[in-house]
Amino acid sequence: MLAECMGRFKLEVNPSLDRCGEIIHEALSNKAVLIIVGNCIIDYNGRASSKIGFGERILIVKSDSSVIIHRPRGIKPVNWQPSGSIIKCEYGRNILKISSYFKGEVLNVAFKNIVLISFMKLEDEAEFSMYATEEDMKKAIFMNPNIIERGFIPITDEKHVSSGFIDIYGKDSKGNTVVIEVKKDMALKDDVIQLYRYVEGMRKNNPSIRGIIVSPSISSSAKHLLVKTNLEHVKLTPKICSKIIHEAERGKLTLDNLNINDR
Amino acid sequence: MLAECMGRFKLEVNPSLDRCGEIIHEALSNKAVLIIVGNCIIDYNGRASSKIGFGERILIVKSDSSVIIHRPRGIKPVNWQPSGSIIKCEYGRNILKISSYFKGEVLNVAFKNIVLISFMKLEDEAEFSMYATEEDMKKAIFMNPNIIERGFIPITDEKHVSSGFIDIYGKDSKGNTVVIEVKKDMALKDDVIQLYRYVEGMRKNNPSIRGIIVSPSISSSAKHLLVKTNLEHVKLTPKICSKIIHEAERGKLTLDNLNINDR
DNA sequence: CGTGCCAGGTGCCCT
DNA sequence: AGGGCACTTGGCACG
Repeated sequence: MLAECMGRFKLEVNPSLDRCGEIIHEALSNKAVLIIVGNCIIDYNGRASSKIGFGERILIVKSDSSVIIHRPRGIKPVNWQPSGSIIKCEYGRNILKISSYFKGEVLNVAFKNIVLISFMKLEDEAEFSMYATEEDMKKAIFMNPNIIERGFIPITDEKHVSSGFIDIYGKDSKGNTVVIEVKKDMALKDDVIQLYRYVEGMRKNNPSIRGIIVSPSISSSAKHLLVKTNLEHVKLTPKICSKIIHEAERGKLTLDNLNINDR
Repeated sequence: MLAECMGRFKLEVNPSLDRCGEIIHEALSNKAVLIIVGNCIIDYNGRASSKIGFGERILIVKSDSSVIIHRPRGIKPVNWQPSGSIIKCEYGRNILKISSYFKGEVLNVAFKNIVLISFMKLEDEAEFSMYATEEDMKKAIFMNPNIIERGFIPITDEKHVSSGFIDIYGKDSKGNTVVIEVKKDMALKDDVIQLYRYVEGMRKNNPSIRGIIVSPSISSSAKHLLVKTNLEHVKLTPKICSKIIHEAERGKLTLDNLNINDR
């Protein structure tokens, strides 16, 4: 044992498996974050099923009872269980079994050897902020509609229509109705189809309606479909939108100092 | 320091930040898995951008240089960087900064305090199987032979013949001998060659023998070879095999409620 | 490589 | 609870 402070932290290297059982109970009852590194076999059964034989992995049980198991390579966990799962732990026959149950899904991890076990209470109340999202693109268009085209006037955000939601609904300089679908990444065929569905229904009553895909780029097949369906594309990157929002908050940005090629 | 074994494992609790710098370099040069728990601030800039203020988190750098940072709650990492990123580490002004660069994306993590640092070489060569292993697929075929074709009767599992092992040996509805090679992934040319070697020897005594590759899919070159060698392919996915095994264990599944298009 | 498509997707917000 | 949809989606098959 290395250190301990009233159930807030504990760590052991090469502990016995039954000792791990005790530590795990202490971790769970203290709602601490538990980290175990060891040789385990995993099986999962729920929406899907999976199995993996023995290998050395990292298991993390967080304070909200979410479970993540990582192999030594790759960005994604090999198995997991969401927040709020029920966790049980039992020791027998030289195997330490940790099971997690959540809405009919079962994750079983059985360790035959543990290299490292530790739990700790972690404090993290910071707010996470994300920029250059599709939401930022919409916001930037409302703040500076001219990045779409001169004279464009956005009217509604997230308008609900029979076929779904329209990202932005507005008018062009000649008073034509404009429907905009915003994409943060390259627009694909599906995105054009989605926009077409919106516009199609509205064209019956309003033949002059325009549909515009706004995205940093568009795939060639999507471009092709765009022409066939008489829709349009305007290039706009999430990065420049994020910049517009931030600079505008400081009152620095106007359309004039915005390099039109950057959008 | 708790334990050490020729660059394969190291662990320190409440280390100084400059000591962490040394340990991180040792971990990275040994391609070990690095785990750090401490109070950090993170900022990411790439396809999108994000920021988060100080808080206690778990950072993992895997042996393939993928990076994952977890907060004490939630199943998903707050920030990450894919395999193959370039990782740098520097210490100064009471801050330990770890930066990861990958295809124009930058992830910066700055620690002001570290509770735990450890690295270890992890061995994990096990194969992960989703839904069913090849073994399970064979089991499913024995439990429900009609998924191969109406009237198929499996007889022997892993029959030993002169050229090696046959996955399944059986008879079709007309009494012809059938040899089956099961693959859980797309069948490749090599698999057809392997099956052909089994069947070739037996065709001398039994010209009506049939050879079937059972797999979720087959490559075009393998398909071509299949036709040339007068062998067959039956599509069967690990997913449907898993369903067969699970439902059969509850006595619920018959061929009638099995959607033939799923297999 | 580009592109399309699936995921135990997850998460967020809406009715 | 169920639907719609974004995501640093990641991951893989396929042209």
